[in-house]
Amino acid sequence: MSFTYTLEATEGAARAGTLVLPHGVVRTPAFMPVGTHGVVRGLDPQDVRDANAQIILANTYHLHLRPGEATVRALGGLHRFTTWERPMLTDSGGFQVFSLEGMRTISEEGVAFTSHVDGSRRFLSPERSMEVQWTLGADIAMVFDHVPPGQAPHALAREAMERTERWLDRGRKRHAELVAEGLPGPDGVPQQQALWPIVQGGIHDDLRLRSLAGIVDRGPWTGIAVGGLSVGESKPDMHRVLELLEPHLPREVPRYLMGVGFPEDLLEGIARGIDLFDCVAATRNGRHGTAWVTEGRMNVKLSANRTSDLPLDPGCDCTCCTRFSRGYVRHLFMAEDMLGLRLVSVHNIRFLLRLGEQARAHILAGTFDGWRREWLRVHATRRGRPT
RNA sequence: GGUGGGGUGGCCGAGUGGCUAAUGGCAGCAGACUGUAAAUCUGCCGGGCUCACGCUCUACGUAGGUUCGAAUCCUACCCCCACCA
Repeated sequence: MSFTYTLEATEGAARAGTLVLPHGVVRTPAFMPVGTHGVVRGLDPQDVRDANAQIILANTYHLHLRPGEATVRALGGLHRFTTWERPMLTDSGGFQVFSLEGMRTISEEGVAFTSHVDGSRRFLSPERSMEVQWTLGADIAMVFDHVPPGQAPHALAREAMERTERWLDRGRKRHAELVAEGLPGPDGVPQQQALWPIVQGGIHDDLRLRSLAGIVDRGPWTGIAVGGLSVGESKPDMHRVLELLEPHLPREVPRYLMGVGFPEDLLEGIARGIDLFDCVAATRNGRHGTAWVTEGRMNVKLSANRTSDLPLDPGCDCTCCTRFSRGYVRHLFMAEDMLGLRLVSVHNIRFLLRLGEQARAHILAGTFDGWRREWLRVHATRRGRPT
């Protein structure tokens, strides 16, 4: 039965569970690599499988612009198009309301964007986002939301939160219609797709609680996301919001913290009851030459790595670390060969994926909290430098 | 041997009397990056002291000279390139 979530163990607020989706099972807590354009940037889907990713993201706005959802559907839908046969989730385009500020105009009806691809005018509404996502065909669709900046004052955060709530009603209605109409998948089986709502409210406790209450009232859902974090607010604010929401989030569905995070954020989020994460940092930092390692982070291009025969992270089991030396990976960056970008990206997503796997094992064993504290202590020790 | 051109910071290359420790680019050295407009962006980059402002020393082939002042003008020398013999 798709979209069921089974909670297997808890330790404090931390949870271990299993989410069943049309294209496979996701064991949580878990990190979901971001593949905005239907590709985890720079990586072969096989790389992503080898890293043991269970589910990846794609982006509604970007795929709508290029190649267009109709094209994706003509080629069999997102899974067949990309050859990624495991679960997928599409973000709604709500984040682009935030990231493309200056190229868009928000109204009650929706958001008018100026395409960065060709300058054309594009319009995304809660309904349109649902239609595009349904056509793309991911396992999970996200509701179209209004993401304000992290430091948004109460009035703006409130406006965005209330608009997100109204858009939730419109999006949910349209999604239900689409599901009722039905759409045969590439193998003839009717397409199944969950819709998850997003809690907004910025760093304002009253708004966060109201947002969540509004979502819970409209339930039940098969998953709930927390959005609008890691967009410029402080870490203490992010942690406070998560702690505030945790007791009010339904226990029986997965909680997805959108756009987070760095390794330490994963552990801090898991400790505060989060089950799913996504973040571009793993691949972007990978392309920019920053590798996450046990002791912190390492700039691969550091001259100190020139003659190092060690792997990026001796404790890592990824394709990069089991095969290549720091000296060679550094050389690839200095020589500007694309293999370097790919290898460090692979390493970073494996690093986060493994972190999720380890956290899960510790929660199941009841040893998560001690492990997490020790892990964070070691990770903060120093910048990863060759020894 | 002759004629012409040229020698600038690790490299390439601007600059032709003061605003020049010297534009740019490359290389080098660091930093940033959180639901991807990003294989991107930012900073440093002659030596010494300074967190910094700043101070100071040494610098535009070499050696002299002109000038209040020279990478820039003059003289000699050394070296490089092109063409001619």
